[in-house]
Amino acid sequence: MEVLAKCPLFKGIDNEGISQLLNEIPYQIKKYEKGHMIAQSGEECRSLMIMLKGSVKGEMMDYSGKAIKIEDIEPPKPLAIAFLFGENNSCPVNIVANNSVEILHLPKKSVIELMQMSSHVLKNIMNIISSKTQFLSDKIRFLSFQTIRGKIAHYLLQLTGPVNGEMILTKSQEELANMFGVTRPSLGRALRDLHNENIIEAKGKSVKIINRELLVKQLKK
Amino acid sequence: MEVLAKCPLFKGIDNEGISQLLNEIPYQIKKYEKGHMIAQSGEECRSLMIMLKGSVKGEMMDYSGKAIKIEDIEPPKPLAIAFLFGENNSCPVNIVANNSVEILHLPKKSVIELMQMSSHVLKNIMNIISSKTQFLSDKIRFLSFQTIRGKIAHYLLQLTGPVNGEMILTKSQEELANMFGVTRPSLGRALRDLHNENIIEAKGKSVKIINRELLVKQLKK
DNA sequence: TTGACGCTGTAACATATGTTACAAAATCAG
DNA sequence: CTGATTTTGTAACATATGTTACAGCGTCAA
Repeated sequence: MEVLAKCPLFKGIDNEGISQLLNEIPYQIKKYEKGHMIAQSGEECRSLMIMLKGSVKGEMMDYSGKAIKIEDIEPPKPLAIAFLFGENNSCPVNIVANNSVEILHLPKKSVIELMQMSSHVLKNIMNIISSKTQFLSDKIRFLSFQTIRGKIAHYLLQLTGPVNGEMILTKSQEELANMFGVTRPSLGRALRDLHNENIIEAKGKSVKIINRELLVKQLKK
Repeated sequence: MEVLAKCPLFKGIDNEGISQLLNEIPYQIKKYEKGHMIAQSGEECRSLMIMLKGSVKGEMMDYSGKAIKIEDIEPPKPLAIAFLFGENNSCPVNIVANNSVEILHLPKKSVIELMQMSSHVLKNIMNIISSKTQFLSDKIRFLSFQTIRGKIAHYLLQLTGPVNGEMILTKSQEELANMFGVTRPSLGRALRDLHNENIIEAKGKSVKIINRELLVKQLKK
């Protein structure tokens, strides 16, 4: 259970403290296989889940059933914490196992008890939910403003920081396109255009920023 | 201060209880004129704000400086509560006074004290932040999936519930277009198209759903 | 090696939306 | 009522993105 010490929920508490807390409340550990849908969009959230092993993805459905991936979640991060409470505590995304997964389930009631028992947990949960909100806000900015070129620019600049070196994309064009909410050919075309305009050098999964200044300008469109 | 009793932050606490809580902690009430920017995107959030009078809007800037409105907030709702905590507690939106506004400011420290003093406040804050997260999730769904026709359909269906009557839009096309993140002529064209296809009957601010079934189908595109 | 498979590159075409501009209609202040 | 101002209707055109289809290319397992 050492992974729990790294979980942001228990930040600032030592292993012994965590054990003491968990002794006082009920919890469950469940295992899921790759592809299993752990929570379904619209379902009520009844427990806080903490990733122990493996990785899951959160994805949203549009009305026609097409999914777009929102994010990957890996240990020791908590899941669905922001949807436990609230007027309508239903999960807004599908959560699907990317591979073999182990998850700790804490019933909502236990979570409330934890917050009352430990001011550390209280502050940590506040931090986690707030960060989540900010993540979503960023996502909104990302989705609402930008062209494909802008999204690529945003993504590459964020990835590299201030350095200009070559980088190898770890995601396929298909995955990137999903993240951006665009189609694969459109993404490919945009990459090619940027390449032809000598703003980046893209070949396969390798991408290099040639003209950082012009790339930044893409953000404005 | 009776408005505070209606504030979700103090739900379940009577007037006397609220007075007692507020006696123990420092707070400020500030007034702002129409158009005043109360908080600026990127600024650190230092205090929780509760609307007492008037209304404000939250808007986001894109990189080119164009703003889109995210939401209006009116008394007795709290403001920026979800951005007080978190790793990077900077405000993601501009908050601008729609008219003459009075706002109660509670410093972050006071908020933490409040949560420790009152389990009601604790639960209320959890609920508020969670609802906020869900609001943003919905916004993401709204922004990431839909065409203009889809957004119109979503908006109209949400507005009317299951009834088919005529309704008068309270927002101008300009405002709606901003909400949707599209341009005014494009919105107008989409409305006209839907009208010509006998799905809705739109004339000025009056809109009537003619063929609900076909309108629902627009969501799928 | 070879064939299957998945990823990438790309093209032709369809469509949705933005841009700009202006006229018609509605609203409002005096 | 009247003129000014805001809102709406609309058109022509530019652009971005989606759709569909297929060819090339690497990789991996048999």
